[in-house]
Amino acid sequence: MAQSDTVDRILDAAEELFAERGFAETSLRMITSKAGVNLAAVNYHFGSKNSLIQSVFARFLTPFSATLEAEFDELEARPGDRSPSVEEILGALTGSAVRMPQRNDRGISIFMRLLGLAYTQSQGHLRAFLEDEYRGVFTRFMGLLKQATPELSSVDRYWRIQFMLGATAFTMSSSDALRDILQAKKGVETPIQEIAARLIPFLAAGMQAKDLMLVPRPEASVTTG
Amino acid sequence: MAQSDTVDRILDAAEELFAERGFAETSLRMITSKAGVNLAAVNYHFGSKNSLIQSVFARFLTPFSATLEAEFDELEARPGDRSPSVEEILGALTGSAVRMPQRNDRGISIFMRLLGLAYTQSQGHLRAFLEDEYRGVFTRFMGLLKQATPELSSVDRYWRIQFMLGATAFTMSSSDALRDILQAKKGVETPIQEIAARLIPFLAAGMQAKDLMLVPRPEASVTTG
DNA sequence: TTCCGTTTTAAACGTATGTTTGAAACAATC
DNA sequence: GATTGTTTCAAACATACGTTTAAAACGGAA
Repeated sequence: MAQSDTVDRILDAAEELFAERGFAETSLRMITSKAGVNLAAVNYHFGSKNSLIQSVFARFLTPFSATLEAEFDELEARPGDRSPSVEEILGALTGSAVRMPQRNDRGISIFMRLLGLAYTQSQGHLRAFLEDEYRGVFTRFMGLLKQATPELSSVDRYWRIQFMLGATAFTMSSSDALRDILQAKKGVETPIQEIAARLIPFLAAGMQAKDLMLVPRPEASVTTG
Repeated sequence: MAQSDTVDRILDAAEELFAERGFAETSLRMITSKAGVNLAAVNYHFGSKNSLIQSVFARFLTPFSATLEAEFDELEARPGDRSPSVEEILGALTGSAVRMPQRNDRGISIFMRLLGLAYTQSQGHLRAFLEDEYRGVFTRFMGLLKQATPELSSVDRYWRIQFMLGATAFTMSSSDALRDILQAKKGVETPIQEIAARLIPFLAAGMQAKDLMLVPRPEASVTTG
Protein backbone atom coordinates (compact mmCIF):
# COMPACT_ATOMS: atom_id res chain seq x y z
CA MET A 1 0.00 0.00 0.00
CA ALA A 2 2.92 2.30 0.54
CA GLN A 3 3.93 3.52 -2.90
CA SER A 4 0.67 3.27 -4.75
CA ASP A 5 -1.09 5.21 -2.04
CA THR A 6 1.14 8.25 -2.36
CA VAL A 7 1.20 8.05 -6.14
CA ASP A 8 -2.56 7.87 -6.36
CA ARG A 9 -3.11 10.63 -3.86
CA ILE A 10 -0.86 12.86 -5.94
CA LEU A 11 -2.63 11.93 -9.16
CA ASP A 12 -6.05 12.53 -7.62
CA ALA A 13 -5.09 15.92 -6.23
CA ALA A 14 -3.31 16.97 -9.40
CA GLU A 15 -6.20 15.93 -11.59
CA GLU A 16 -8.64 17.99 -9.60
CA LEU A 17 -6.45 21.06 -9.24
CA PHE A 18 -5.39 21.07 -12.89
CA ALA A 19 -9.03 20.92 -13.93
CA GLU A 20 -9.89 23.82 -11.65
CA ARG A 21 -6.95 26.11 -12.29
CA GLY A 22 -5.02 24.95 -15.31
CA PHE A 23 -1.52 23.57 -15.43
CA ALA A 24 0.75 26.57 -15.09
CA GLU A 25 -1.44 28.06 -12.39
CA THR A 26 -1.26 24.95 -10.22
CA SER A 27 1.94 24.63 -8.22
CA LEU A 28 3.45 21.43 -6.93
CA ARG A 29 3.02 22.80 -3.44
CA MET A 30 -0.73 23.09 -3.93
CA ILE A 31 -0.86 19.55 -5.20
CA THR A 32 1.23 17.99 -2.46
CA SER A 33 -0.52 19.85 0.30
CA LYS A 34 -3.93 18.85 -1.05
CA ALA A 35 -2.70 15.27 -1.35
CA GLY A 36 -1.21 15.36 2.12
CA VAL A 37 2.21 14.25 0.96
CA ASN A 38 5.66 15.78 0.99
CA LEU A 39 6.61 18.25 -1.71
CA ALA A 40 9.52 16.13 -2.89
CA ALA A 41 7.22 13.16 -3.48
CA VAL A 42 6.22 14.45 -6.90
CA ASN A 43 9.75 14.63 -8.21
CA TYR A 44 10.61 11.35 -6.53
CA HIS A 45 7.73 9.39 -8.05
CA PHE A 46 7.17 11.22 -11.32
CA GLY A 47 10.46 12.94 -12.03
CA SER A 48 9.05 16.33 -12.94
CA LYS A 49 5.89 18.36 -13.06
CA ASN A 50 5.54 17.86 -16.80
CA SER A 51 5.78 14.13 -16.37
CA LEU A 52 3.11 14.32 -13.66
CA ILE A 53 0.81 16.14 -16.07
CA GLN A 54 1.30 13.41 -18.64
CA SER A 55 0.66 10.72 -16.04
CA VAL A 56 -2.63 12.33 -15.09
CA PHE A 57 -3.71 12.07 -18.69
CA ALA A 58 -2.40 8.59 -19.23
CA ARG A 59 -4.26 7.24 -16.22
CA PHE A 60 -7.54 8.15 -17.86
CA LEU A 61 -6.80 8.09 -21.57
CA THR A 62 -5.32 4.62 -21.79
CA PRO A 63 -8.42 2.75 -20.60
CA PHE A 64 -10.60 5.27 -22.41
CA SER A 65 -8.97 4.77 -25.76
CA ALA A 66 -9.22 1.00 -25.31
CA THR A 67 -12.94 1.31 -24.65
CA LEU A 68 -13.30 3.60 -27.62
CA GLU A 69 -11.52 1.20 -29.93
CA ALA A 70 -13.95 -1.51 -28.88
CA GLU A 71 -16.86 0.81 -29.52
CA PHE A 72 -15.49 1.58 -32.97
CA ASP A 73 -15.12 -2.16 -33.59
CA GLU A 74 -18.80 -2.59 -32.79
CA LEU A 75 -19.77 0.23 -35.12
CA GLU A 76 -17.80 -1.15 -38.02
CA ALA A 77 -18.79 -4.77 -37.53
CA ARG A 78 -22.45 -3.90 -37.63
CA PRO A 79 -24.86 -5.94 -39.72
CA GLY A 80 -25.37 -4.18 -43.03
CA ASP A 81 -22.57 -2.34 -44.70
CA ARG A 82 -23.89 1.15 -44.04
CA SER A 83 -21.03 3.16 -42.55
CA PRO A 84 -21.54 4.89 -39.20
CA SER A 85 -23.21 8.30 -39.14
CA VAL A 86 -21.72 11.39 -37.57
CA GLU A 87 -24.10 11.02 -34.65
CA GLU A 88 -23.06 7.45 -34.12
CA ILE A 89 -19.37 8.30 -34.21
CA LEU A 90 -19.80 11.08 -31.71
CA GLY A 91 -22.03 8.82 -29.67
CA ALA A 92 -19.25 6.27 -29.49
CA LEU A 93 -17.07 8.94 -27.90
CA THR A 94 -19.52 9.87 -25.21
CA GLY A 95 -20.54 6.26 -24.81
CA SER A 96 -16.97 5.30 -24.08
CA ALA A 97 -16.64 8.09 -21.59
CA VAL A 98 -19.78 7.00 -19.78
CA ARG A 99 -19.02 3.30 -19.85
CA MET A 100 -15.52 3.79 -18.51
CA PRO A 101 -14.88 2.41 -15.05
CA GLN A 102 -14.45 5.52 -12.96
CA ARG A 103 -13.24 6.32 -9.53
CA ASN A 104 -16.19 8.58 -8.86
CA ASP A 105 -19.05 10.42 -10.50
CA ARG A 106 -17.16 13.61 -11.14
CA GLY A 107 -14.44 11.69 -12.91
CA ILE A 108 -15.73 12.30 -16.40
CA SER A 109 -16.45 15.96 -15.94
CA ILE A 110 -13.04 16.58 -14.46
CA PHE A 111 -11.36 14.77 -17.26
CA MET A 112 -13.34 16.50 -19.97
CA ARG A 113 -12.22 19.79 -18.55
CA LEU A 114 -8.65 18.57 -18.57
CA LEU A 115 -8.92 17.52 -22.18
CA GLY A 116 -10.17 20.97 -23.02
CA LEU A 117 -7.30 22.58 -21.21
CA ALA A 118 -4.83 20.28 -22.90
CA TYR A 119 -5.46 21.98 -26.19
CA THR A 120 -6.06 25.54 -25.05
CA GLN A 121 -3.13 25.93 -22.69
CA SER A 122 0.10 25.88 -24.58
CA GLN A 123 1.71 22.73 -23.24
CA GLY A 124 3.96 21.56 -25.99
CA HIS A 125 5.17 18.52 -24.10
CA LEU A 126 1.60 17.37 -23.45
CA ARG A 127 0.60 17.75 -27.04
CA ALA A 128 3.59 15.74 -28.17
CA PHE A 129 2.89 13.08 -25.57
CA LEU A 130 -0.78 12.74 -26.50
CA GLU A 131 -0.02 12.64 -30.19
CA ASP A 132 2.55 9.92 -29.73
CA GLU A 133 0.53 7.85 -27.34
CA TYR A 134 -2.93 7.98 -28.87
CA ARG A 135 -2.30 8.61 -32.53
CA GLY A 136 -3.90 5.31 -33.50
CA VAL A 137 -7.37 5.84 -32.13
CA PHE A 138 -7.37 9.45 -33.24
CA THR A 139 -6.54 8.53 -36.79
CA ARG A 140 -9.31 5.98 -36.72
CA PHE A 141 -11.78 8.60 -35.49
CA MET A 142 -10.77 10.90 -38.32
CA GLY A 143 -11.16 8.14 -40.86
CA LEU A 144 -14.66 7.30 -39.68
CA LEU A 145 -15.63 10.96 -39.87
CA LYS A 146 -14.34 11.10 -43.40
CA GLN A 147 -16.55 8.18 -44.37
CA ALA A 148 -19.53 9.80 -42.69
CA THR A 149 -19.14 13.09 -44.55
CA PRO A 150 -18.13 12.19 -48.09
CA GLU A 151 -19.79 15.33 -49.41
CA LEU A 152 -17.30 17.59 -47.62
CA SER A 153 -14.05 18.67 -49.15
CA SER A 154 -11.06 17.78 -47.04
CA VAL A 155 -10.52 21.44 -46.23
CA ASP A 156 -14.12 21.87 -45.13
CA ARG A 157 -13.90 18.73 -43.05
CA TYR A 158 -10.68 19.92 -41.48
CA TRP A 159 -12.22 23.15 -40.33
CA ARG A 160 -15.45 21.61 -39.15
CA ILE A 161 -13.57 19.11 -37.05
CA GLN A 162 -11.78 22.06 -35.52
CA PHE A 163 -15.12 23.62 -34.74
CA MET A 164 -16.42 20.41 -33.18
CA LEU A 165 -13.37 19.93 -31.03
CA GLY A 166 -13.59 23.56 -30.07
CA ALA A 167 -17.18 23.49 -28.98
CA THR A 168 -16.55 20.34 -27.00
CA ALA A 169 -13.25 21.20 -25.39
CA PHE A 170 -14.27 24.73 -24.61
CA THR A 171 -17.59 23.75 -23.10
CA MET A 172 -15.93 21.18 -20.93
CA SER A 173 -13.09 23.40 -19.89
CA SER A 174 -14.97 26.52 -18.92
CA SER A 175 -18.34 25.53 -17.60
CA ASP A 176 -18.13 27.74 -14.53
CA ALA A 177 -16.80 30.79 -16.28
CA LEU A 178 -19.40 30.80 -19.00
CA ARG A 179 -22.19 29.95 -16.64
CA ASP A 180 -21.37 33.15 -14.79
CA ILE A 181 -21.23 35.26 -17.90
CA LEU A 182 -24.47 33.94 -19.31
CA GLN A 183 -26.04 34.65 -15.92
CA ALA A 184 -27.66 31.27 -15.92
CA LYS A 185 -26.29 30.40 -12.53
CA LYS A 186 -29.22 28.32 -11.49
CA GLY A 187 -27.00 26.34 -9.18
CA VAL A 188 -27.71 23.10 -10.97
CA GLU A 189 -24.91 20.69 -11.73
CA THR A 190 -25.61 19.46 -15.22
CA PRO A 191 -24.38 15.89 -15.57
CA ILE A 192 -21.92 15.27 -18.33
CA GLN A 193 -24.31 12.91 -20.09
CA GLU A 194 -26.87 15.67 -20.45
CA ILE A 195 -24.32 18.06 -21.88
CA ALA A 196 -23.25 15.39 -24.33
CA ALA A 197 -26.86 14.74 -25.30
CA ARG A 198 -27.25 18.43 -26.08
CA LEU A 199 -23.90 18.74 -27.75
CA ILE A 200 -24.15 15.88 -30.22
CA PRO A 201 -27.13 17.21 -32.21
CA PHE A 202 -25.46 20.60 -32.33
CA LEU A 203 -22.21 19.17 -33.63
CA ALA A 204 -23.82 16.76 -36.06
CA ALA A 205 -25.94 19.51 -37.56
CA GLY A 206 -22.96 21.80 -37.88
CA MET A 207 -20.84 19.07 -39.39
CA GLN A 208 -23.44 18.43 -42.05
CA ALA A 209 -24.48 22.02 -42.64
CA LYS A 210 -25.06 23.11 -46.18
CA ASP A 211 -22.68 25.84 -47.07
CA LEU A 212 -24.79 28.94 -47.51
CA MET A 213 -22.10 31.22 -48.76
CA LEU A 214 -23.20 31.26 -52.36
CA VAL A 215 -26.90 30.82 -51.73
CA PRO A 216 -29.15 33.90 -51.60
CA ARG A 217 -30.72 34.16 -48.20
CA PRO A 218 -34.29 33.03 -47.59
CA GLU A 219 -36.46 35.09 -45.29
CA ALA A 220 -36.55 33.72 -41.79
CA SER A 221 -34.77 30.41 -41.49
CA VAL A 222 -32.69 27.87 -43.33
CA THR A 223 -32.96 25.05 -45.81
CA THR A 224 -34.93 24.16 -48.75
CA GLY A 225 -34.56 20.58 -47.55
CA MET B 1 5.38 61.53 -28.75
CA ALA B 2 7.04 60.56 -25.50
CA GLN B 3 4.37 58.85 -23.45
CA SER B 4 2.07 57.54 -26.12
CA ASP B 5 4.99 55.98 -27.93
CA THR B 6 6.10 53.88 -24.99
CA VAL B 7 2.54 53.02 -24.03
CA ASP B 8 1.69 51.88 -27.54
CA ARG B 9 4.89 49.92 -27.95
CA ILE B 10 4.09 48.07 -24.74
CA LEU B 11 0.51 47.41 -25.84
CA ASP B 12 1.64 46.16 -29.24
CA ALA B 13 4.24 43.82 -27.81
CA ALA B 14 1.93 42.57 -25.07
CA GLU B 15 -0.91 41.94 -27.50
CA GLU B 16 1.28 39.84 -29.73
CA LEU B 17 3.01 37.90 -26.98
CA PHE B 18 -0.19 37.21 -25.07
CA ALA B 19 -1.77 35.87 -28.23
CA GLU B 20 1.21 33.61 -28.85
CA ARG B 21 1.87 32.34 -25.37
CA GLY B 22 -1.03 33.15 -23.09
CA PHE B 23 -1.10 35.54 -20.18
CA ALA B 24 0.59 33.68 -17.36
CA GLU B 25 3.27 32.36 -19.66
CA THR B 26 4.24 35.83 -20.86
CA SER B 27 6.47 37.74 -18.47
CA LEU B 28 6.81 41.48 -18.24
CA ARG B 29 10.44 41.11 -19.16
CA MET B 30 9.52 39.46 -22.46
CA ILE B 31 7.09 42.26 -23.17
CA THR B 32 9.39 45.12 -22.33
CA SER B 33 12.33 43.64 -24.18
CA LYS B 34 10.22 43.07 -27.28
CA ALA B 35 8.88 46.59 -26.98
CA GLY B 36 12.36 47.98 -26.43
CA VAL B 37 11.41 49.79 -23.26
CA ASN B 38 12.50 49.56 -19.67
CA LEU B 39 11.00 46.90 -17.43
CA ALA B 40 9.62 49.44 -14.99
CA ALA B 41 7.69 51.18 -17.74
CA VAL B 42 4.83 48.72 -17.48
CA ASN B 43 4.24 49.36 -13.83
CA TYR B 44 4.75 53.06 -14.32
CA HIS B 45 2.24 53.43 -17.14
CA PHE B 46 -0.25 50.68 -16.33
CA GLY B 47 0.19 50.01 -12.65
CA SER B 48 0.31 46.23 -12.84
CA LYS B 49 0.42 43.33 -15.22
CA ASN B 50 -3.26 42.60 -14.74
CA SER B 51 -4.13 46.16 -15.60
CA LEU B 52 -1.96 45.89 -18.71
CA ILE B 53 -3.91 42.81 -19.78
CA GLN B 54 -7.15 44.71 -19.39
CA SER B 55 -5.77 47.65 -21.34
CA VAL B 56 -4.82 45.38 -24.22
CA PHE B 57 -8.43 44.25 -24.42
CA ALA B 58 -9.90 47.67 -23.96
CA ARG B 59 -7.87 49.12 -26.80
CA PHE B 60 -9.56 46.75 -29.21
CA LEU B 61 -12.90 46.03 -27.61
CA THR B 62 -14.07 49.59 -27.10
CA PRO B 63 -14.07 50.58 -30.78
CA PHE B 64 -15.21 47.08 -31.70
CA SER B 65 -18.26 47.18 -29.48
CA ALA B 66 -19.16 50.62 -30.82
CA THR B 67 -18.99 49.28 -34.37
CA LEU B 68 -21.02 46.27 -33.35
CA GLU B 69 -23.72 48.40 -31.76
CA ALA B 70 -24.02 50.34 -35.00
CA GLU B 71 -24.27 47.10 -36.93
CA PHE B 72 -27.02 45.92 -34.59
CA ASP B 73 -28.81 49.24 -35.08
CA GLU B 74 -28.75 48.65 -38.83
CA LEU B 75 -30.12 45.15 -38.42
CA GLU B 76 -32.97 46.27 -36.23
CA ALA B 77 -33.89 49.34 -38.23
CA ARG B 78 -34.24 47.33 -41.41
CA PRO B 79 -37.25 47.82 -43.67
CA GLY B 80 -39.83 45.17 -42.82
CA ASP B 81 -40.29 44.04 -39.26
CA ARG B 82 -38.74 40.62 -39.71
CA SER B 83 -36.23 40.09 -36.93
CA PRO B 84 -32.61 39.23 -37.77
CA SER B 85 -31.67 35.62 -38.45
CA VAL B 86 -28.94 33.74 -36.63
CA GLU B 87 -26.72 34.06 -39.65
CA GLU B 88 -27.26 37.80 -39.78
CA ILE B 89 -26.50 38.23 -36.09
CA LEU B 90 -23.30 36.25 -36.37
CA GLY B 91 -22.50 38.09 -39.57
CA ALA B 92 -22.76 41.36 -37.70
CA LEU B 93 -20.07 40.12 -35.35
CA THR B 94 -17.61 39.19 -38.06
CA GLY B 95 -18.63 42.21 -40.08
CA SER B 96 -17.72 44.49 -37.20
CA ALA B 97 -14.41 42.76 -36.76
CA VAL B 98 -13.59 43.20 -40.43
CA ARG B 99 -14.84 46.78 -40.69
CA MET B 100 -12.89 47.86 -37.63
CA PRO B 101 -10.08 50.29 -38.26
CA GLN B 102 -7.01 48.20 -37.61
CA ARG B 103 -3.41 48.85 -37.08
CA ASN B 104 -2.42 46.03 -39.41
CA ASP B 105 -3.70 42.95 -41.18
CA ARG B 106 -2.92 40.51 -38.45
CA GLY B 107 -4.81 42.65 -35.95
CA ILE B 108 -8.05 40.70 -36.09
CA SER B 109 -6.48 37.28 -35.92
CA ILE B 110 -4.39 38.27 -32.95
CA PHE B 111 -7.32 39.68 -31.17
CA MET B 112 -9.55 36.72 -31.88
CA ARG B 113 -6.95 34.50 -30.32
CA LEU B 114 -6.82 36.78 -27.32
CA LEU B 115 -10.57 36.65 -26.95
CA GLY B 116 -10.39 32.89 -26.99
CA LEU B 117 -7.70 32.87 -24.36
CA ALA B 118 -9.68 35.30 -22.24
CA TYR B 119 -12.25 32.64 -21.55
CA THR B 120 -10.08 29.57 -21.47
CA GLN B 121 -7.31 30.83 -19.23
CA SER B 122 -8.61 31.43 -15.77
CA GLN B 123 -8.18 35.16 -15.43
CA GLY B 124 -10.80 36.20 -12.93
CA HIS B 125 -9.88 39.85 -13.08
CA LEU B 126 -10.20 39.91 -16.87
CA ARG B 127 -13.58 38.26 -16.81
CA ALA B 128 -14.84 40.74 -14.26
CA PHE B 129 -13.44 43.62 -16.27
CA LEU B 130 -14.98 42.47 -19.54
CA GLU B 131 -18.33 41.80 -17.94
CA ASP B 132 -18.42 45.23 -16.38
CA GLU B 133 -17.21 47.08 -19.41
CA TYR B 134 -19.12 45.41 -22.22
CA ARG B 135 -22.22 44.06 -20.54
CA GLY B 136 -24.48 46.26 -22.67
CA VAL B 137 -23.56 45.01 -26.11
CA PHE B 138 -23.35 41.44 -24.87
CA THR B 139 -26.86 41.58 -23.46
CA ARG B 140 -28.07 42.98 -26.74
CA PHE B 141 -26.43 40.14 -28.64
CA MET B 142 -28.13 37.62 -26.36
CA GLY B 143 -31.50 39.30 -26.85
CA LEU B 144 -31.19 39.21 -30.62
CA LEU B 145 -30.28 35.54 -30.51
CA LYS B 146 -33.32 34.88 -28.38
CA GLN B 147 -35.55 36.51 -30.98
CA ALA B 148 -33.90 34.52 -33.74
CA THR B 149 -34.44 31.17 -32.04
CA PRO B 150 -37.91 31.35 -30.47
CA GLU B 151 -38.33 27.60 -30.83
CA LEU B 152 -35.52 26.90 -28.36
CA SER B 153 -36.09 26.60 -24.64
CA SER B 154 -33.96 28.97 -22.63
CA VAL B 155 -31.92 26.06 -21.37
CA ASP B 156 -31.31 24.76 -24.86
CA ARG B 157 -30.41 28.22 -26.03
CA TYR B 158 -28.02 28.66 -23.12
CA TRP B 159 -26.11 25.54 -23.97
CA ARG B 160 -26.01 26.17 -27.67
CA ILE B 161 -24.63 29.62 -27.12
CA GLN B 162 -21.93 27.97 -25.05
CA PHE B 163 -21.21 25.65 -27.94
CA MET B 164 -21.02 28.53 -30.39
CA LEU B 165 -18.72 30.57 -28.23
CA GLY B 166 -16.64 27.47 -27.68
CA ALA B 167 -16.21 26.62 -31.32
CA THR B 168 -15.32 30.23 -32.08
CA ALA B 169 -13.03 30.98 -29.18
CA PHE B 170 -11.27 27.67 -29.39
CA THR B 171 -10.73 27.84 -33.11
CA MET B 172 -9.33 31.33 -32.83
CA SER B 173 -7.16 30.58 -29.83
CA SER B 174 -5.48 27.40 -30.98
CA SER B 175 -5.13 27.48 -34.70
CA ASP B 176 -1.49 26.41 -34.68
CA ALA B 177 -1.93 23.61 -32.18
CA LEU B 178 -4.85 22.02 -33.94
CA ARG B 179 -3.32 22.50 -37.33
CA ASP B 180 -0.43 20.37 -36.13
CA ILE B 181 -2.61 17.68 -34.69
CA LEU B 182 -4.81 17.40 -37.71
CA GLN B 183 -1.66 17.16 -39.81
CA ALA B 184 -3.02 19.66 -42.24
CA LYS B 185 0.07 21.81 -42.03
CA LYS B 186 -0.10 22.99 -45.58
CA GLY B 187 1.68 26.15 -44.58
CA VAL B 188 -1.19 28.34 -45.70
CA GLU B 189 -2.27 31.26 -43.57
CA THR B 190 -6.06 31.19 -43.66
CA PRO B 191 -7.39 34.73 -43.38
CA ILE B 192 -9.79 35.35 -40.57
CA GLN B 193 -12.59 36.21 -43.00
CA GLU B 194 -12.39 32.79 -44.55
CA ILE B 195 -12.52 31.08 -41.19
CA ALA B 196 -15.54 33.17 -40.30
CA ALA B 197 -17.22 32.29 -43.57
CA ARG B 198 -16.76 28.62 -42.76
CA LEU B 199 -17.69 29.00 -39.14
CA ILE B 200 -20.98 30.82 -39.51
CA PRO B 201 -22.84 28.10 -41.43
CA PHE B 202 -21.56 25.55 -38.95
CA LEU B 203 -22.76 27.58 -35.98
CA ALA B 204 -26.06 28.56 -37.52
CA ALA B 205 -26.87 24.96 -38.39
CA GLY B 206 -25.96 23.80 -34.92
CA MET B 207 -27.93 26.57 -33.31
CA GLN B 208 -31.03 25.54 -35.22
CA ALA B 209 -30.53 21.78 -35.06
CA LYS B 210 -33.51 19.63 -34.36
CA ASP B 211 -33.08 17.88 -31.07
CA LEU B 212 -32.69 14.18 -31.62
CA MET B 213 -32.76 13.14 -28.00
CA LEU B 214 -36.22 11.59 -28.09
CA VAL B 215 -35.64 9.69 -31.28
CA PRO B 216 -35.07 5.99 -30.64
CA ARG B 217 -31.47 5.09 -31.17
CA PRO B 218 -30.22 2.59 -33.70
CA GLU B 219 -29.04 -0.73 -32.38
CA ALA B 220 -25.38 -0.40 -31.44
CA SER B 221 -25.36 1.59 -28.26
CA VAL B 222 -26.04 1.94 -24.60
CA THR B 223 -27.95 -0.28 -22.26
CA THR B 224 -31.22 0.67 -20.65
CA GLY B 225 -30.34 1.28 -17.01
C1' DT C 1 18.55 -8.01 15.41
C1' DT C 2 20.93 -6.47 11.54
C1' DC C 3 20.96 -5.16 7.02
C1' DC C 4 19.52 -2.81 2.79
C1' DG C 5 16.68 -0.92 -0.66
C1' DT C 6 12.66 2.07 -0.76
C1' DT C 7 10.16 5.90 0.66
C1' DT C 8 9.43 10.11 3.27
C1' DT C 9 10.93 14.28 5.22
C1' DA C 10 12.68 19.12 6.19
C1' DA C 11 15.55 22.19 4.34
C1' DA C 12 17.85 24.42 0.98
C1' DC C 13 19.08 25.69 -3.95
C1' DG C 14 18.90 28.38 -8.06
C1' DT C 15 15.98 30.81 -10.92
C1' DA C 16 12.23 33.64 -12.55
C1' DT C 17 8.60 36.42 -11.54
C1' DG C 18 5.93 41.13 -10.52
C1' DT C 19 6.91 45.12 -8.25
C1' DT C 20 9.38 49.08 -6.05
C1' DT C 21 13.04 52.38 -5.55
C1' DG C 22 15.77 56.49 -6.14
C1' DA C 23 18.50 58.72 -9.14
C1' DA C 24 19.16 60.26 -13.87
C1' DA C 25 17.37 62.20 -18.21
C1' DC C 26 14.13 64.80 -20.41
C1' DA C 27 10.85 68.56 -21.90
C1' DA C 28 8.43 72.44 -21.16
C1' DT C 29 7.54 76.84 -18.44
C1' DC C 30 8.99 80.78 -16.20
C1' DG D 1 19.33 79.28 -17.37
C1' DA D 2 16.87 77.64 -13.43
C1' DT D 3 12.76 75.11 -12.01
C1' DT D 4 9.26 71.80 -12.20
C1' DG D 5 6.71 67.75 -13.48
C1' DT D 6 7.07 63.71 -16.23
C1' DT D 7 9.33 59.80 -17.97
C1' DT D 8 13.20 56.51 -18.20
C1' DC D 9 16.61 53.70 -16.24
C1' DA D 10 19.58 50.23 -13.64
C1' DA D 11 19.29 48.00 -9.65
C1' DA D 12 17.31 45.82 -6.05
C1' DC D 13 13.34 43.64 -3.50
C1' DA D 14 10.39 40.06 -1.87
C1' DT D 15 8.18 36.11 -3.23
C1' DA D 16 7.03 31.87 -5.52
C1' DC D 17 8.35 28.35 -8.25
C1' DG D 18 10.43 23.46 -9.69
C1' DT D 19 14.00 20.83 -8.25
C1' DT D 20 17.73 18.74 -5.41
C1' DT D 21 19.88 17.12 -1.29
C1' DA D 22 21.06 14.44 2.61
C1' DA D 23 19.38 12.54 6.48
C1' DA D 24 15.64 10.09 8.75
C1' DA D 25 12.00 6.57 8.79
C1' DC D 26 10.24 2.51 7.10
C1' DG D 27 9.71 -2.57 5.93
C1' DG D 28 10.77 -7.00 4.51
C1' DA D 29 14.82 -10.57 4.18
C1' DA D 30 18.75 -12.72 6.16
